[in-house]
Amino acid sequence: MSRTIDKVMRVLDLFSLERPEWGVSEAAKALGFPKSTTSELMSDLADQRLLSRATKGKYRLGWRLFELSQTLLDTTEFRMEARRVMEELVGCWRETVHLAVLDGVQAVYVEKLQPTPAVKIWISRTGARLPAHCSGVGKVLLAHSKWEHIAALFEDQGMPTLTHNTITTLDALAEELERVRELGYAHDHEETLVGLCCVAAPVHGSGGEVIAAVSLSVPAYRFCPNEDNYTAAILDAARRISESAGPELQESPDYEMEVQGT
Amino acid sequence: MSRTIDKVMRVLDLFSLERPEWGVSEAAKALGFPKSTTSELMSDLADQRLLSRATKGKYRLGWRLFELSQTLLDTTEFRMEARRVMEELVGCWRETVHLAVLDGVQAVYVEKLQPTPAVKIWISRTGARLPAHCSGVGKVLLAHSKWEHIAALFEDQGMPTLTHNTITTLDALAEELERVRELGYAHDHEETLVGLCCVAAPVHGSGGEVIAAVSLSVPAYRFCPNEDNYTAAILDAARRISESAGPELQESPDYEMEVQGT
DNA sequence: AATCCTCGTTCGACGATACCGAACGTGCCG
DNA sequence: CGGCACGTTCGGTATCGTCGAACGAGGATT
Repeated sequence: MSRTIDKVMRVLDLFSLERPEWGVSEAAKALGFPKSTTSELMSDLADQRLLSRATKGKYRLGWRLFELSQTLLDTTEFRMEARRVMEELVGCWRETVHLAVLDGVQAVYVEKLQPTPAVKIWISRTGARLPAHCSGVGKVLLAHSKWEHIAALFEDQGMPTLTHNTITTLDALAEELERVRELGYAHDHEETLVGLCCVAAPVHGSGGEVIAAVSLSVPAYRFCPNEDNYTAAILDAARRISESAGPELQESPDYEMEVQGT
Repeated sequence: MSRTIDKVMRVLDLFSLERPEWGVSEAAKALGFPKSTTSELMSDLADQRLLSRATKGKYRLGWRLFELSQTLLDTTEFRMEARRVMEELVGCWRETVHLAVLDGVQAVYVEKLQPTPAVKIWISRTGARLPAHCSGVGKVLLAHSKWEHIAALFEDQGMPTLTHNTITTLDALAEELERVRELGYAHDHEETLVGLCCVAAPVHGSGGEVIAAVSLSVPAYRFCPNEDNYTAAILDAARRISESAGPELQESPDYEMEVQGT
């Protein structure tokens, strides 16, 4: 594996909500790199606009990341329809709704809609990444992936225990995923966070493969899957999102032009 | 400069709205790289989740880009308030409103709000990058940057001519930027696109420095800056966004303003 | 079913290039 | 004025990315 790319990612990963600005020396110390190497790295990254120079020798994340992310989002077909459906869900159930995709053995939250007034701020965040084995969306996504692949990754990275209900062994996970496949949806009974439950269902692409998952999150004390039919609602929502991706022949309208300086 | 980082960016830049998926051979041919090099490069990028493996050996942009972009956005303080103010602007004027930041000599559109029903799809797009010398937001941002710096960049990259009104010489640009500084706002008379005008104003950070620009775009046939007071509206909007970022006092005369050399 | 083509990946020796300690210039504080 | 911490520059060295060739897996055509 390329050592340079690895270092680049180590550097970019430094930048967080809590610490959005880094100087060269701070970064070098945090990463254990020599100061000169770090300086050249960060300077190169700034030249490529992956970093931007802030005041007083500090660096921030650069806007090219935003550009790249935006083309990623704009070429993710199901996102527009998903958002519409999710808004309906929130309006109807007054609970938090998530949309996530699988990335390795982690679920990346692509969209998160909360009712107003927001009941609470969960640990999830748009753009956040959580272990997939302990959330509704995560289990749905894992259930439709190659088992050998994800098993190997979990062996490597371990399975973090977030609550007393979190699945902690590969055997238990295999069993649970089998159940998820049979049912067609997944429940999360306080496996991510104590007090939080959810129902999640798979979103299918035009080829029938699972490309994302939607979920409805409900506080545990209010979670009655047998009385309320969250499950039917989320399954219907997932189906509707899938159908928008289904009619294969949607040709994207030609954009006028893309002007970029050279 | 690091050759590896350069190659990485060349690869990532391949992915666009028109062509969101690339195979190794296609990419190698497009970039002029050997197939093996490209394969290892893309494989490494996929390991780092900057790319993701799609079906049939194709690659797509990876979700780590989205994560990084999201932490960038979430640490961009003025964005929330900017969005609120922009929504008001759109509601009031029924025209398209832009928010942009400067990146080199290009303006990156951070946010774009259109009235419903949308009048037209402009060449701008959230996440897009346009030469700064030919747009309202761009000129505002350039006007408050170090002249030597941007002059050098323009010398390097040239000044693309988009319309018959586009500024094409450094001298004319210097003059225009001086006027923008004096007035406190910028007009764009069909300099980006024939038929499109706009008024743009600077957003100040807590330190008084210009961190972004907002603009109101109006079709040329409807653009009457002397009758309607777009200008007052956009200046007021920019001021309100600035205030949310800086409860600190911002001195109006910026005495360390740079004077243009050659 | 067999053949051919194209794809993505692997391999290993080579040579470009990223690496790092030391030195430099700068701005800040005492 | 002098000390300190910062970001940057420099050049020799060894690492690590590079690239042609070979490999194995699919698809399509015959």
